[in-house]
Amino acid sequence: MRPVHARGEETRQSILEAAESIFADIGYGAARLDQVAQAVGIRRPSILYYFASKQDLYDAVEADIFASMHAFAQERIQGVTDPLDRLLALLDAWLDFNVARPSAARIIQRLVADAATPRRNNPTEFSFSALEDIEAVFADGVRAGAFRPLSPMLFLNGVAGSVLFYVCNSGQLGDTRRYDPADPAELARFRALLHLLARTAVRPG
Amino acid sequence: MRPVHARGEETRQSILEAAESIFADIGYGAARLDQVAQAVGIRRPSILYYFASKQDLYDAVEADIFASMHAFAQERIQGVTDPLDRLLALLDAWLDFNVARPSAARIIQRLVADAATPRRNNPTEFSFSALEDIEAVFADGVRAGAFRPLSPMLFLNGVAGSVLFYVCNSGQLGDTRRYDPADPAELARFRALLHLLARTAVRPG
DNA sequence: ATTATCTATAGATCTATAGATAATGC
DNA sequence: ATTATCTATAGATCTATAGATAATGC
Repeated sequence: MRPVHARGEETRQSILEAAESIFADIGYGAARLDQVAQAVGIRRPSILYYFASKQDLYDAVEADIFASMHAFAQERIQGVTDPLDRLLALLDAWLDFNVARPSAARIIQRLVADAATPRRNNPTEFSFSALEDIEAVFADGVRAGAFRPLSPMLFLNGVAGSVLFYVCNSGQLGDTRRYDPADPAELARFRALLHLLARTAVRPG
Repeated sequence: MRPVHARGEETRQSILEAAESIFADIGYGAARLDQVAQAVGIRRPSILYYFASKQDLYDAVEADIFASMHAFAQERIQGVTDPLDRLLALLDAWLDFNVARPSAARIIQRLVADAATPRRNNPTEFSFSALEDIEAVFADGVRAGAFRPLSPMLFLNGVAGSVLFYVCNSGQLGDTRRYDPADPAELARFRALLHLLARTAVRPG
């Protein structure tokens, strides 16, 4: 159900935001539509006026996350021609996106954990844009001879995934190790490590 | 409830194994005790004869995972004196443990995603041994001047977390990118990258 | 007139308990 | 005698639907 009036559009957006936060925090199975409704300040059935089912709502959240991340990344890498710079720009885009939207990071982190996606038949239905983005940057780099012929998915697992850990782990390591992933100094330290690892991973020879 | 007879101990162990697999695949909130019972071949209430509650069962699963991983890692690093070798031995232990027990990898992956652990008050109640293991190896390396003074948790997020991605992501990237994390050639490629990244991350200067 | 939201409820869960029955080992 | 497992069920959910009511814009 696509809202027609501005008020309806606002409600729909509020539902999406609340749902993203709750799905991120406790996962799809544990999330309750009542929690979402309460966070928005409406009654539960009103959610189903905009989204046909709980699964539908989740899909809308995941679709929005990957569409937003893709758009954000495209803007960051457009015009960057040097292959290594392009790769670092893509990693920086993913890092900045997830630091600014930690609920997205948690949802992607859960997506990786889900085995055989019990909820949907196609695990890359929404994440394909991110996979294609990094594959394209990699293909360029290898073709130009700037990168060694490393599998993009090996790089994804070995280097890019750390962005999600950096964001998600901030409060999971105990009180003495807690950090703020958005703190500029902290973020700069992680970014420096991320760049160092990325350069090392792709360096030819 | 601790079983007394051998048959009871077998049942308890079967419940733990089935529960680990199901919690790993779909998460705590979505998991149903009925699924666990069905996988074991018993009735649902029999589970609660051994574990006081669903939460209790989950805690037993998580505790066993981290205790096993800790024991496995300790055996691998004992006797290794060179700091870098110790660090690589710890990473290899984690890698081999999670490749052999992918359900453990998925559960840890979910643990990282859980915000503020809605299920328990202390997020490191069971994972502390892993955190202490890597901190100890790091402290040795820095003291010996073999490592630059990098935060162990930065290393954990930047390098060690990739082990979970490697294991969990194998079936999440679409049919054309699927791989078997236990395949020797595939595993060797990832291990080589993991070692390269670890060396680079800690190298002084 | 149409869109948005609500109340009430059907129908299907799910965890946990109570208490009976079956299996086991002394 | 004790341990292990089962049946039956209480009590509390949860999603989704039906249909009434309130709010909005033409």
